[in-house]
Amino acid sequence: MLKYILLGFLRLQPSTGYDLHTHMEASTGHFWHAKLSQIYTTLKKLEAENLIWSEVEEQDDRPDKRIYHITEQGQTALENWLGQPNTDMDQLKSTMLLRLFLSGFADLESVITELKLQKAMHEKQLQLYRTKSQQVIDDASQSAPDGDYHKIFWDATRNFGEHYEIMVIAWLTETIEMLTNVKE
Amino acid sequence: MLKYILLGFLRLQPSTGYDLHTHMEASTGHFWHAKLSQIYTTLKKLEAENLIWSEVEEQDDRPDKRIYHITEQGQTALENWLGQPNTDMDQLKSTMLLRLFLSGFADLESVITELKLQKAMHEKQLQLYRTKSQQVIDDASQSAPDGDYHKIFWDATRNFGEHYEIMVIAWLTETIEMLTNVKE
DNA sequence: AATAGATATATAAAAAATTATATATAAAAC
DNA sequence: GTTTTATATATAATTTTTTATATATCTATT
Repeated sequence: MLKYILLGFLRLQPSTGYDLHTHMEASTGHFWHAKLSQIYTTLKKLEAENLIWSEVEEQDDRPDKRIYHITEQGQTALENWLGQPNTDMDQLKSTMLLRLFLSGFADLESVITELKLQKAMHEKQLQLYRTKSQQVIDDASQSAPDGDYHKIFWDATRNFGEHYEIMVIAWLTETIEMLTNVKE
Repeated sequence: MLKYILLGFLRLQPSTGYDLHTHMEASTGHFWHAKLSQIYTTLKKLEAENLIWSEVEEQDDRPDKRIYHITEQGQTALENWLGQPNTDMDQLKSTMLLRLFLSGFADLESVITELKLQKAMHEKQLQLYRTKSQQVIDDASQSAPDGDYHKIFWDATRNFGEHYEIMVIAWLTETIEMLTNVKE
């Protein structure tokens, strides 16, 4: 799947592995993340499949850059993948919920403390969606080709993040209160 | 992480790999899932670490059962893990959002169709949380030791699922409407 | 009567993802 | 002045997860 994110970014502009990682952190990070090491190995595979090609830009002050470009085959692969409908529902993997599920074997006080910490982190994340993430999308849509059209979709994913955080905070508030009542 | 779910279930009652998979599908499936093959291999590892032990129950009509039991070391490992606080925020991985993010390169009509399909699936899932998932928890809490205490936490995770589906459906409704307006 | 689904375990192979390691320098922060 | 952060790539090793394969029988459905 990472494959298609990389193709998508490279469709907008040629980039280095390092760039792609930075872009992912800033924009897709909240629904798809990858480590630099995984990005570099995936780029090698994509190049072997002729979906992308690369050139080296020599630099004096920094390590040389390897700049990747999408090929026609790469563009076709991306469009084909988007063309065939996804009939699967996303599956969550949540350590927070897993730990809560098992919390009958834990100390109630520390369960509540952990949920409060989670709440604080999610409140911070919500603020980020409303400020930084919005700014990243606004900037990117101004510089990318057809940026104003892409922006519609980028905004929609950012909006999901905002909805998600609001929901998680509400659920955490409710759950913390419920557990506090159990304690007494 | 699967390790701890398995320890958690085995703490409640000795079970086969097949049983554990069935329990996971029914109760933790919405925030943590695993294939049977992964469960069998993880059980082998846990046994090698002396966190669980097993006995074979011979059966005439069906293949013999291997029944796993938690050891004292296993109980300690579970409690230690729950005791040390989790300071990470869960990270989503969503194919739906990934595809939407890239939808500037796709056909708008098929994007809308796909989101409508997603909405139908999530509506179905919401119904399941309100009926089947609730029933599974009610039943399990009546048969498990200290079931009524564990139920508090199991209910909380089910409740998250319900909140999540309501949020996703609201966001999908909003997004489908927005994209329909773009189309016209 | 035939087929599908549930019961039951297990391994091999492949893919995906994480962690660790190595190297090097400029700029910014403290 | 020293440390951290950012820039930049790459591989090795490990862990996690998925997919495929093999085997065997009972029960329920069509």
